[in-house]
Amino acid sequence: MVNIKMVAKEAGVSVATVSRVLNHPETVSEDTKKHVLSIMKQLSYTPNSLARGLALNKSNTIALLIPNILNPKHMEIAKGVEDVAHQKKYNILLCNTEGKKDKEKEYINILINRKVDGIIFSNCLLSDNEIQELASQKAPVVLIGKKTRNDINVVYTDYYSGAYEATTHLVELGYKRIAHITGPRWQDENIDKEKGYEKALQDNNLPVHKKYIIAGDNDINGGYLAAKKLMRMSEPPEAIFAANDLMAIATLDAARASGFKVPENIAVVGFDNISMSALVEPKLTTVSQPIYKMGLLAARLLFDNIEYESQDYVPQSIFLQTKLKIRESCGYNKRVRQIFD
Amino acid sequence: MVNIKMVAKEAGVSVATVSRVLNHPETVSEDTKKHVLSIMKQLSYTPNSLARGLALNKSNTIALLIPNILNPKHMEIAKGVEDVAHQKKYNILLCNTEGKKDKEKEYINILINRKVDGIIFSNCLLSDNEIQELASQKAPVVLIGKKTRNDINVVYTDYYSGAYEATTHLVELGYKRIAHITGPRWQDENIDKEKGYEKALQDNNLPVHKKYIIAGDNDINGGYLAAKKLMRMSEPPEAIFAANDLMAIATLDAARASGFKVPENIAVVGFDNISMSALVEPKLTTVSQPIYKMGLLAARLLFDNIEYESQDYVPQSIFLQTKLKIRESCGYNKRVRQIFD
DNA sequence: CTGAAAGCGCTTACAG
DNA sequence: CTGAAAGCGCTTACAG
Repeated sequence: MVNIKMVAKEAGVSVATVSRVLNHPETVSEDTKKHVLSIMKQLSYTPNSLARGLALNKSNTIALLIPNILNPKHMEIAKGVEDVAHQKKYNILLCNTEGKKDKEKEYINILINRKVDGIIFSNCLLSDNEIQELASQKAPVVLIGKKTRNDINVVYTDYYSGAYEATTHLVELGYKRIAHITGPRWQDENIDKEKGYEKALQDNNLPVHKKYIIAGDNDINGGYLAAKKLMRMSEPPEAIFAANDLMAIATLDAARASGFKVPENIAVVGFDNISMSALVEPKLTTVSQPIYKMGLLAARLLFDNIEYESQDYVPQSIFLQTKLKIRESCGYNKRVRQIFD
Repeated sequence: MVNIKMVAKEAGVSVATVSRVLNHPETVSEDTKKHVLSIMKQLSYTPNSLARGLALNKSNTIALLIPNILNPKHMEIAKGVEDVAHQKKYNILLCNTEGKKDKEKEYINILINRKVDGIIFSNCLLSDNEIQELASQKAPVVLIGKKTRNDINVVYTDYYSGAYEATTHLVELGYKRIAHITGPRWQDENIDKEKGYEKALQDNNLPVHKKYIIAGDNDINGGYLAAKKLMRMSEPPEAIFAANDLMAIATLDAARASGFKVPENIAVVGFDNISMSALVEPKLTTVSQPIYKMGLLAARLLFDNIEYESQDYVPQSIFLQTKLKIRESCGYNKRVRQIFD
């Protein structure tokens, strides 16, 4: 492997000069710059990132921590992150935490040792204080998920009101027994969703039955099982609000397996609006978040933080609107027609 | 940040000794080992990976290059890779090439500068020679996709026979006008699939109509458009074999939009068996590959290569069986019943 | 505008 | 079993 020394020797200059043509080209004369550049090309020299990182104490790497690599939501986020990282000449370390705090912490330690320049968490497991400590002492951080404090970068949507809106939509369509399949409780946003769901019921004078609130773990399998359980009840719900699309799609399948037609026998709303939700049958009505954009914005925020003179950087919260995307799984059209007929 | 020097000083030993307790603990006495370890803990010292990487010329990092981060297939592969990498204490650099050779090459250069210890390509864009050069001179490589030569690690399935089987299945169900939505031609496996499709038609004395072979680009949008085009024909096909599940699922949706019922008016087979294919309606019949396992095996192969004394390492090809997973989208049950009635 | 030299934080061959 | 020292390949403050 050719290194900076060889280039310097071959070009008849010092290594300092070679380094400068790469890092501060404006400080070296046109002639030597051109000459050194040509030698580099001739030897096909490329600098060793590890050495550079050691000298500069930075790695041109950011990390993305996600709880489930198999959830398309997180991959849409990842795409947003990758799009800006690549443009900024940064690389991404992908860390699948599996929703385990231990694994997340283990990753964080590794990442710090690796001198990552920043970390994006999609659904962070750490406590507020832990994140704050990490962000203030180790590396810039941005969170995707629920906002919990002002001094940490975050991009989020309003999970509470999204859930409220979804539930209200079901109520307005005339459904009374409305169930909720929840995501894991360690994600604050799921607690918000549950609260929004309950509030919507209460505001409409509908009872909140604990038996209709079932944990689904945010994945296909969990969603399927929860939906099955719901539909096997002696008095099954008329509608289900699932905390994410993966579980909502699994619910569609569980309904088929249980002999329920959607939306005729049971209505289903999801959350996220992953691209698959527009392809299933019936097409899923869901609370849409601009997922890709959230990844994009999170990355921009992170680079903003990285590039800023560290002393008086001001953390930002970016709030994005949630929007109910009405498709077919709640029987909107049919019901409305019914009302007007 | 506390470094090795501080630990050495505090422990009253040389930095060499500190380094040894971490890297060659067997060479240092029990007493000093214990003492140094306790000092490390006390100062919460963790070694700088960049410095270590520079000294050792390795980074404890592998790279995963994929053409489309939004295709669940690649994420199932990524999960397999992550599962073994994490256990081996390696990190993963995620590189989304978008199917662009330029971007892939750019990434490769960066990865080499970063001293990645190995690279896994899912559907590599490089030519055989380029890969061979990379693998022999720069870093261990393993490919996931079509096998093209023996001197490069690869894990693959038989795309040709998988396609042949899928198409034959359609023929056996009585379909005559069978179309094929292809993936991008730069992926050799797609050419194999097309060949398998054509051969199956020929072996059954069915004509191969070029108009029934349409490019779908392996993504949802491309698949949807291709399927639409097919169904708008004056003489639309009776069955469609899509080169991957994403396009097959999009085809299901296109059929709905075009007023075709699946499988009554048109049958659909996919390829991959991503988890979503068992959830859609109708459930997708597809050529199943053990995707997760392919990621797992690819990673194991890579670490085998990394750990092996480089001189006489022997590249391996791992071949996995493909299997037709019959579900509902081809009308298997109905047709069979019809035959027996 | 350029070079000599120190420094980034590690590892390991060598000597004892 | 342990330490002094060289080396990994860069960057940059300092001096000229």
